[in-house]
Amino acid sequence: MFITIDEKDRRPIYLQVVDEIKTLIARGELREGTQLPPVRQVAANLGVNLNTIATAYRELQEEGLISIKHGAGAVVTRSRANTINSDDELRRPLRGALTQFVLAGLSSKEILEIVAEELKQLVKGAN
Amino acid sequence: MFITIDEKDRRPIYLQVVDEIKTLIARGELREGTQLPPVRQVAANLGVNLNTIATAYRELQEEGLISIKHGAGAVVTRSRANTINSDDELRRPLRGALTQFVLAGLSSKEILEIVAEELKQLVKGAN
Amino acid sequence: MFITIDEKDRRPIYLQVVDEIKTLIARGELREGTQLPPVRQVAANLGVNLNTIATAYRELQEEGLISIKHGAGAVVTRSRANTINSDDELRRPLRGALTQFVLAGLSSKEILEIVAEELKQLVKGAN
Amino acid sequence: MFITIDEKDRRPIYLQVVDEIKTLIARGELREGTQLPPVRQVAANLGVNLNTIATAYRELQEEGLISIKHGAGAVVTRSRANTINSDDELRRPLRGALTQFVLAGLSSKEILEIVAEELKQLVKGAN
DNA sequence: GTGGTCTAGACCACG
DNA sequence: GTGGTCTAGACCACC
Repeated sequence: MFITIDEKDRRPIYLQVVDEIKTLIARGELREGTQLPPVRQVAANLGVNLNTIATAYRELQEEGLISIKHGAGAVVTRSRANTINSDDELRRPLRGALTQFVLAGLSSKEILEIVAEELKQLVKGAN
Repeated sequence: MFITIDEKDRRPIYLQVVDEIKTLIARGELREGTQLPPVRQVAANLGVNLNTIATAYRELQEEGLISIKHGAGAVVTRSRANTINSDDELRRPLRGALTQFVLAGLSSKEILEIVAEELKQLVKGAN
Repeated sequence: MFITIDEKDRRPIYLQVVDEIKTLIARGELREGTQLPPVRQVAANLGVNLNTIATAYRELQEEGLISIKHGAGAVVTRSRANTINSDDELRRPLRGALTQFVLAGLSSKEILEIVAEELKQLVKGAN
Repeated sequence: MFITIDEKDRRPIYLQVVDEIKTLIARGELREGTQLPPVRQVAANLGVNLNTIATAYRELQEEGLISIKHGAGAVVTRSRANTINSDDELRRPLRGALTQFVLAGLSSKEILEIVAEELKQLVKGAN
């Protein structure tokens, strides 16, 4: 399982890890029932503190994506969900992201092509 | 100029303000040369600290979207076309937003429709 | 003897087992002198680690509710009347439970009715 | 605002703090809109680490009882709630607490008296 | 061996 | 001055 963190990214590391794992689940690379690597192992791989990864795992558990069992590791509990958020909670970040592209001067057509491309990348090889 | 902040939104207030103004610029509601309202006025309207709005304006200036002149207020300096955003800096938030939709169980087709809809909303009435 | 564990329950499994057995004793379904099923059998039934059940039994022994004899299994040694629990140790969890009901907006009268109901359920068929 | 932690209590400190504050809210001693003391101040008072209290506050926020604003402290957002848990999530701890009393040999009548007493203590002076 | 909690202390972000 | 994040490392609880 490949996770990378970006020094230049201003988001906290634990959130980067959360998002990376979310993406892996969304892409189907981490399926329901898959065991996640131990907190300590991920921390060592990324060269960050144990607690940072523990925080990320906890967040994923709170969102219902994984299940952590004390002493028995963490397991993916959902590959594609249905319990989530209000529509608006989903759309706000999308609107923000699209705004950036508009500001960059891209046309709607160009933006839609980029979205399609990213989306294809995201669901590649998924069920 | 209507700006609103969302209590439930976990992002810092100043970033919410930044994004709202960006959206207004992207939509063409704030055009090049337009004077932004004084920091104090915006702060009073939203009921937030003066520094919060000042930080937002500073951020917008650093991104090159507005120009702040001491004693003369802030002016929009660009309506479109960005300079700094690397391709990846632009795409990362998009990827994050799309991931949430995929996790929510929506099909690529459905997601693209939502994106098209949001995009239409965003450029409506723009130049 | 029916024991179940709840995946969603955040308490450790061994404590869930302890509490279930305590309830069975309190309800009189497990009487003094009754042989408890072997650790291995319970573990197999619940699909959990052997040590988890062993820990539960050990805890029950420390509280004086059962007696574990090497090679001879575990036996219930008491149906009622405790020794260790200080008054405060007993009341703290009660207070916590009641707090939740108050926070949920229930009136004292409603809460007392629920308590009476649960209590009736608990001692039903006991000696 | 008086909070105390109990060395002998086996629950983690941050949970003790959470429960104490919940009780204060349930009793009406902390009302909606009340500002909570700064994390650092509580930590200093109790002689524990800053992070321990921060974790407690975060937990309270996740349960919707308080609202934390970065740089602006924490505020109680609910005095008596209605959004909470499933009925079973509420009753399970109650059942556990009552079981202990039954095991201690108390009669239903005695237990009900204790519950009434605790409840009276809990809502004393509340609206 | 796994995750959970806590500490002491640093540095950053926010209002 | 407020809370947020992170580190390094200890010790405990659980399976």
